[in-house]
Amino acid sequence: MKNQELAQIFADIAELLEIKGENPFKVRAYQKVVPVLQSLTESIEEIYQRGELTSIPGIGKGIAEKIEEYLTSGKLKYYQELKESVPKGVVSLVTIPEVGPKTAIALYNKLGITSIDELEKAAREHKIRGLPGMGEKTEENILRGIELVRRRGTRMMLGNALPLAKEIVETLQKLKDVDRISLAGSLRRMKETVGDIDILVTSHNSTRVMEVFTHLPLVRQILAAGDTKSSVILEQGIQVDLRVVEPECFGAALHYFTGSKDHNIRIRELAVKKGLKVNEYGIFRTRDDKRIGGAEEVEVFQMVDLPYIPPELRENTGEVEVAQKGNLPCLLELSMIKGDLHVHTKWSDGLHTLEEMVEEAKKMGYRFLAVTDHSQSLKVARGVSLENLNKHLDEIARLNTQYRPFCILTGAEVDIRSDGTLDYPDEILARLDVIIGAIHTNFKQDEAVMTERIITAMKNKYVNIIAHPTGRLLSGRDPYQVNIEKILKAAAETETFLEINAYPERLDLRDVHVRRGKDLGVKITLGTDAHNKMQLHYMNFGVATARRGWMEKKDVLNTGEVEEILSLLWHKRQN
DNA sequence: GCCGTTTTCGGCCCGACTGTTTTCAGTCG
Repeated sequence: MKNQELAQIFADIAELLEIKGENPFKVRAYQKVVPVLQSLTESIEEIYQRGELTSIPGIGKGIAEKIEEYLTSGKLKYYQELKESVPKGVVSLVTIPEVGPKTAIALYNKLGITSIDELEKAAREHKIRGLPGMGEKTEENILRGIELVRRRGTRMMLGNALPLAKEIVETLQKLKDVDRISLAGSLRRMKETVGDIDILVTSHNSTRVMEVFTHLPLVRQILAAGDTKSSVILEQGIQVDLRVVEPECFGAALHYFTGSKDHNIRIRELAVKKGLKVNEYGIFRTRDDKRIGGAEEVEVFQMVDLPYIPPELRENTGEVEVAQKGNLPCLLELSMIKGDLHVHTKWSDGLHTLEEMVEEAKKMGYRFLAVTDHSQSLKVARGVSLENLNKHLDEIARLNTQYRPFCILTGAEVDIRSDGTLDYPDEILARLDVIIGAIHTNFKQDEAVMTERIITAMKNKYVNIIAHPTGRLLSGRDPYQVNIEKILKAAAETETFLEINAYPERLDLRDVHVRRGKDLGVKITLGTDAHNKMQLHYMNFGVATARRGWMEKKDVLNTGEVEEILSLLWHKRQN
């Protein structure tokens, strides 16, 4: 699949054209095609071979020719020439807040600046304030921007940001001055990482709300404190923006601040065609500027003849077109989850006993729990030896009697060895209900070997599930080199379920792969990988990833009753 | 560069804020 490569190339082209001061609408045309390519569920090669490139929205004659050139020759002359025409390093300047394409090229033309370090030096030596349109403040802002980029670095994981955001919302909600309140931004869309936390409020006393907000104990620094917008930095290093709007604007503002930007643009384009104007203050008739709605978010969609689109889908990756046809998925919900299919206990490296885990699961309203401790050779995680496995199974049998009708499924997270064989013999696997295959060692194999390793494991008829299929960690470990397309296809063919690991640092499979998997007929399981009982509550992050991957109840194994689940899992064993 | 029950040419999402300016360009979300 060259889809992602081409998406990156067109994103680069857009940036380069912008720096060169090209027609902004041409720039926009390249920008627009990026998410289209990223979210294509079919490989671009296949579409090209059918001669249907220009039937894809956003791809016309010009871009189709460039795609053809790249697919047939592996190169794109236009892109090469464009890169050569812009000095290396200038592109990096636009990563600094306050520095856009115009400023970047001016800094290069007038001062020869081609890196962030050179920019910092020039600012410190007060060489920037002499340039046209730039003064003392600009210089200060650039220095602050550089500092921010260096300090902030990365985005915050959803699993860390959401609890912080909820705490702030709960505090503000208690104020009698706060009427309605909601999270917005990428956090509301439940993206796996977020750049900041956006909160929206309606209030008749915004001064008071802002006062409380900017003086929350978690606040380290106040960036701005106005009547309609305040921004702070928390001790944890993340920025929080609070906006106060009038009640009649709440829905329009919520839609606006939830984004994504590309989704919003798409909606506004539709509005324009209907003679309407949508902004954060409401929905207006263009001809007389008369307000015709905006208090509720759903009105924004109704105005352009769409059904309500859940925030997790709002990425402009086809959700608007699918909504127009009335084919939006009926997304999975947390309440549909009847149990967890990946948990650890004291039998391997978990913190709590099996009994403690079961008690917590019962409290959560679950009907079952699959206990999947690590296998024998994973010594770092105190993998369960064959000898201990029997005792382990005895304990499960005893507890199953005690807790009936709650059901503890026997299982194991079995290591997939470097050659694709498993860390327990087949006769042991045959005795367990749920076998999760997973890679925990030898991550550095090349793509072909790693892909074959996982596919070999999937071909074992006892392997029901592949856990965290790409091995990535959001805190900083790249996925292993693996051909995800081949893995998805093999999963569908071998009746192997792929896991969405709900552990906030993993969220693996990730959203885009889940969605691709759905098109290929891959079935999904959700597992928290809980190593203590509180981590069972990570399930909502798994559900969020499933929703962002367009998953419905029927696509997810955990929504079934135990009998159904076992019959689906074991179907493979009968062949 | 894309696109079309207003159009194959002339449009292309919208507004706030900032800093530098005497009316606006650039950046951001």
